[in-house]
Amino acid sequence: MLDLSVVRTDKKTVITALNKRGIDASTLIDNALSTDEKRRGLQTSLDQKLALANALAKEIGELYKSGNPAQANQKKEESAALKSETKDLQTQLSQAESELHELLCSIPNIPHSLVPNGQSEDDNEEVFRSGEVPSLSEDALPHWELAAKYELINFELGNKITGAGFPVYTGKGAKLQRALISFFLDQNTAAGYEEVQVPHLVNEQSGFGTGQLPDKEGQMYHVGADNLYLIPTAEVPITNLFRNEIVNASDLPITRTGYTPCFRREAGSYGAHVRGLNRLHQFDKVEIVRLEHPDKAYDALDQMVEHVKGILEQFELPYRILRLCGGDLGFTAAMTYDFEIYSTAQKRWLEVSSVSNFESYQSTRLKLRFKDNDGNSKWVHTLNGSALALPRIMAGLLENHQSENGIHIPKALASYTGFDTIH
RNA sequence: GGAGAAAUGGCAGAGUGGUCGAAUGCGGCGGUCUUGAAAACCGUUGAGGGUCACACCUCCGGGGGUUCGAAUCCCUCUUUCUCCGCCA
Repeated sequence: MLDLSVVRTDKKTVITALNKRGIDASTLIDNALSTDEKRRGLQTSLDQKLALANALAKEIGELYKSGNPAQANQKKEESAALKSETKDLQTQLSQAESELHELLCSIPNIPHSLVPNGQSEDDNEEVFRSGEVPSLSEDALPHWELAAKYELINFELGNKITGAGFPVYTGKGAKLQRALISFFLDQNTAAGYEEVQVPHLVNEQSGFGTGQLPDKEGQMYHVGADNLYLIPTAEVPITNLFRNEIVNASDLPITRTGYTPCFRREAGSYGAHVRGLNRLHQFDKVEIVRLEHPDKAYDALDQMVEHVKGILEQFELPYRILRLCGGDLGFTAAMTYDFEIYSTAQKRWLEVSSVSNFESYQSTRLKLRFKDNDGNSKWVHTLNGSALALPRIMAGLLENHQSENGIHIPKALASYTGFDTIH
């Protein structure tokens, strides 16, 4: 959530920046500020009463010790009266606190100044493009047909055992999945990210910490009996590793990578765009997460973009990088770069990675701080990115590398798969 | 799943109703001494709210209660450990 002290000192700038998302946050922000003022007033009067009660209790103790119970009893009555007053104030205070909390949670992150204006994905800014779109023969197949032809993925079996959006990978398809996971993890660890294996179910606090709750409640699978959520991305468990921590400035940056399956309900999605691997309820992804000093967070974002580029280059696929416009930016992000590969058979771009800087938006929720050299604790900046998500990479590989002789596997990957062609 | 024990500062560990935000040790930081270091000695060292700054308030696993007063007593939840059962 937003750091209220920033909002307080620079209200106009915050409102203007939020305009980029196509929202007018001025009412929300005014409400938050006045609720905070109310909160502080209540806090002050409560504190004063508590100080009085503390002093009284001390006096009573001394009166007992000096053998003066009559006077002590009189003070006790005073104290009892104070108590009901503090109780009342206590209630009001916690009400104001939760009101403020709710208000702050309903305000999205402030877009960075470089984030372009715009309402939808059509307004995203292309910042980089690489590779040539291959010329495929007229009878080039989309990946779902290739997957059936070479028996790589069985969507019907997934339907049978679970439902739509839960594919079963078979034979070389399964091997290719495993190869991709290993390849990505090796690329990330070589770049300095420490590998972790984390739980695939998280509790409510974790969901709140990275911002999926309450904003995306309906997008996550929820295990009611235990009140746990299936993770929509490894970002959730990996970032929450550091919830409620105060790290040393010298420990930054902290970098992690992990593979997990990801579970998304994708409520309301339908049509040709969700065909095959394009959109799934369960898919595999390797994630990178970074905790950074605020001064270095945007350099880190650039480094992460370069890193993902470096991986993508090895797939011999045409791709582009977009800087998301305000309207397309996620609720918690201050700046996001999307990576898209071009699917020649589907004649459309497919998102394969999303790399974001959240600045302090997550760390304020996580209570993740670092101790600066001056001894003060400050909010850590968090970043993450997919490096990479598997299904659409798989789709791109199958579709763009198809020929009469089968599907060609890029050299970098062949040592992981053990084969360089799918026949 | 059953029985018992426990949860205190970065760590270890005292504290069973007021003098406790908390002894002591270790670690960290600053200093004295030293050519430098070690050792020794002295000082300092949790977080949040609040304030221009102080004052002040809150926090001893989470929540609730008893009491004028709770780390300490009661209830409840969670977690950890030991024993038994089950089990990849």
